[in-house]
Amino acid sequence: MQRIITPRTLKGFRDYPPHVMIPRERIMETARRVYRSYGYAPIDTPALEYLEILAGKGGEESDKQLYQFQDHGERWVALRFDLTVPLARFIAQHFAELGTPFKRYHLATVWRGENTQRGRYREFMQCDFDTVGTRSVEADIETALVIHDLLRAIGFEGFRIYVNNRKILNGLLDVLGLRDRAVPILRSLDKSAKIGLDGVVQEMQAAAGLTEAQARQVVGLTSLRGENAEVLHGLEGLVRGSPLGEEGVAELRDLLKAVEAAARPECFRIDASIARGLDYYTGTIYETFLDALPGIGSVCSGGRYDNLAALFTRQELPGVGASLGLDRLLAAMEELGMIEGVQTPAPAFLPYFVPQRRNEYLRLAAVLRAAGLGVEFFPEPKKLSQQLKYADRRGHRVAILLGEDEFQSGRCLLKDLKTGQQIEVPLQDDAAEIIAQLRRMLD
RNA sequence: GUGGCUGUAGCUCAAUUGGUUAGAGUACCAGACUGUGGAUCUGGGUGUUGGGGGUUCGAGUCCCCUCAGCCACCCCA
Repeated sequence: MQRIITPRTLKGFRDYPPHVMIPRERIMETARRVYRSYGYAPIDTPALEYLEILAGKGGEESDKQLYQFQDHGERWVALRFDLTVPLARFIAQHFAELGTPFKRYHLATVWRGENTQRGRYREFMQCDFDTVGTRSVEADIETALVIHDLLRAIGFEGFRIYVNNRKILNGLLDVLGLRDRAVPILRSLDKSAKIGLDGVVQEMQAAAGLTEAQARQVVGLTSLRGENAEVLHGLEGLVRGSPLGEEGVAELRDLLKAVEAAARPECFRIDASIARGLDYYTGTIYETFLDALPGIGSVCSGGRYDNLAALFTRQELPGVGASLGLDRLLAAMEELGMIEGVQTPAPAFLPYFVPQRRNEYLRLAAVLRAAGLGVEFFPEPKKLSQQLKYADRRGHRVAILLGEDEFQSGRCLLKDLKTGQQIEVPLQDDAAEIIAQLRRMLD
């Protein structure tokens, strides 16, 4: 007897059975389609990079989460932690052939050795898109529009894209003489939704060494609420005297005017309290929340950065982009009942009942597939009741009933597996009528 | 990484404060209804009680370690 190895998966790593993978792939396909519609081109990079490429890019915290080890050639290597650092390396390496602006999307798995929690894993998928090599606000605008189109294409109506601009925050900090403590201050500010404004004030004193008065001034920025125009007006007053801050407000105003013209205006809101954890953002920042499930956090976030590839090249590469949080979004859709438990990607099912007619079944299935219809042909001529039971459980929507009687009379039956209704359709060489009826039933 | 909670068939849970072959519903598989699924009926337990070790005459119940899940911190998608 051979010893049985317990089948198991590592902490934070998951299997994806069909009913999980089907909606997952659907969202990925939607993301690719939307990105492509704006001209973003696909790239891929290796999962494994030299450690020195990936280490030290996101602070000590992310270094601790980096999966790193020596390979068989004793090189120090690491699994990619995100798709942004590999993008920087990629562009620095291939800059000459790419030309700018360079727009790319990248859907790929990344790894982080952090502690797990619901919706947080050690292996997960990121769906990034970025425009590199331009400082123009038009690229910021387009980024917001992509997020908007993407959520709508996935099937969301109620969502808010919160926008902000790091220049406003930094400008205010300049005015207050606190710019050198920007990082801990922003980190505290980012928590305002969770710990409240008083909590933020306290944490700023503790973590960044501000006086209470200074903290109150910073927080004042984020207490601005209301219509975008009012908030802009308020921000303008707060950053007066800081050229950087004024520039940030002007950019934000310009961006909002543009997106409100090109997309649904109610989807965009200014929120001066969002800061994003990452240090490298320098301009526009985006976070997206679902109206129905704000508690789940941002499902699509990003921002503008000034110098993406500074570590890899002297060439200055400003850019802007965002990333769809696929796993978080799927968790939300699951909770909102937006995912049907289908276990088959093929809507039509063709039971196999007359063995002598096998090749005719195969031919019909081929014609339907050529017309773009997904058809599963059952591999054994088992009893019809068992085949229909199988089709029902898998979630097929229509069964094409075709037995000896139908072959004789030149007709087949299309059975809707949800309602049980069936219609009679003529069998033709080009299956034109079957195709038309199937399309109608699957709409 | 730190702290806390949890862990019994695929799923939801039982098992008299340690007592002998671990049960139920549901799901699943096979069949009844010989060309119509979701219903009903019949049959099947499918489990190293997450894993390992210890205490004990005896452990699903107690102790230790480990693995995994959840929650908080941290950070973030």
